Amino acid sequence: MVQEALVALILEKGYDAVTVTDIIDRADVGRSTFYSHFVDKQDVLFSNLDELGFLHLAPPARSGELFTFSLPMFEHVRERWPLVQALLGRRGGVGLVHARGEQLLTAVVRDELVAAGARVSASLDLLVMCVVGAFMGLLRAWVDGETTASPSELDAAFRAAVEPGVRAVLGQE
Amino acid sequence: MVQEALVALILEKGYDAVTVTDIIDRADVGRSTFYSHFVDKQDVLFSNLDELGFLHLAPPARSGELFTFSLPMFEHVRERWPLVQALLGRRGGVGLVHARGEQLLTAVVRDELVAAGARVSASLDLLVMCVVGAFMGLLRAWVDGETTASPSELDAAFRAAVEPGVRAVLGQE
DNA sequence: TCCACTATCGAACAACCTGTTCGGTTATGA
DNA sequence: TCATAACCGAACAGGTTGTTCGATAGTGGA
Repeated sequence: MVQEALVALILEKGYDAVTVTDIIDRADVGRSTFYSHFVDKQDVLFSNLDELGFLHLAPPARSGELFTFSLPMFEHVRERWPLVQALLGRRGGVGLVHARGEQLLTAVVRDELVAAGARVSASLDLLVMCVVGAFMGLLRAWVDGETTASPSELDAAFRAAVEPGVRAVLGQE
Repeated sequence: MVQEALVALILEKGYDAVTVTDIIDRADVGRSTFYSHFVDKQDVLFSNLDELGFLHLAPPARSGELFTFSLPMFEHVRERWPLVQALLGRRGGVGLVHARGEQLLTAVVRDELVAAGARVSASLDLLVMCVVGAFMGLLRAWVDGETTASPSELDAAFRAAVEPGVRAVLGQE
């Protein structure tokens, strides 16, 4: 109830404007009960994030194919639309959740590129940052309603933008 | 004095933890004086952002060359390092400033691609989101100290990641 | 059924932060 | 010299946070 209340309130007022009093009022929960389960407003946000399982999508690392996480992740997001909107959108607790998402995705992308033969180096890290940035940017714009594209269209756009560059870098090694 | 105080405090405690009382204390300014010049804590943040002039870099649109904004912007950022760190870094007022930066950059990139012959369409917008995301991701990671690369190395990494994909899309039209 | 245990409630509280008001003080500049 | 503007800081009301505490309601085993 508390988690759902926070999501609803974020979508109405934005994360910053939501107070603990708002949450317990909406969730119909006593104040002391709230603080016996959660440390913070932020704690509720993160409990939602954990439940979402942003990293349930470890890529099976097929031969030759890059960025296998992309399409499944877009589809997973569509299934949990309001929740992701509250977590990742501009009205949400942007900084923190976005940071956590970037962190998880960075590890996935980096492993994938290394598996594809990339040499571990500082310039690989820069490449990974670009790829992750492109994906997160697309995702953020999507949940904020800046595009109405489907998951497969988003996946195609993501691949079209970054795959040629990545393959060119991989080819040089 | 107020602007500098906010920047210093953000780098120490993070934007959220900074209070107006902290700012006026650090800046040695009376409370009423603060509120006669600024509406908000956020107002101070934005006044800093305006002063930085994030969009002073309208590209001269040379023939054939893409993303002319990239290198000058990385260099500009290096000249105002602590300020940009406070504005754009994870400790800063991430959501708002990052959003404003994305917005400005989106217009720049979109115009550049259209000038280079891209057809205006929904898929162009998706491409622009990827390019902007990659650039902002790189910038954010840089100011947060996740890489020690130089502006020209960052520029090279950005171009290597996205230019092949963009040119491939442009070539199809 | 009885009882111990646990979860919940809600009122009250201190501490803090915000944004405003107001009377007094200081600087500016014509 | 003096009118104007800027500044100061104390005080204030209103709101938020996180804690405490005694009372109430539900749970599961003996």
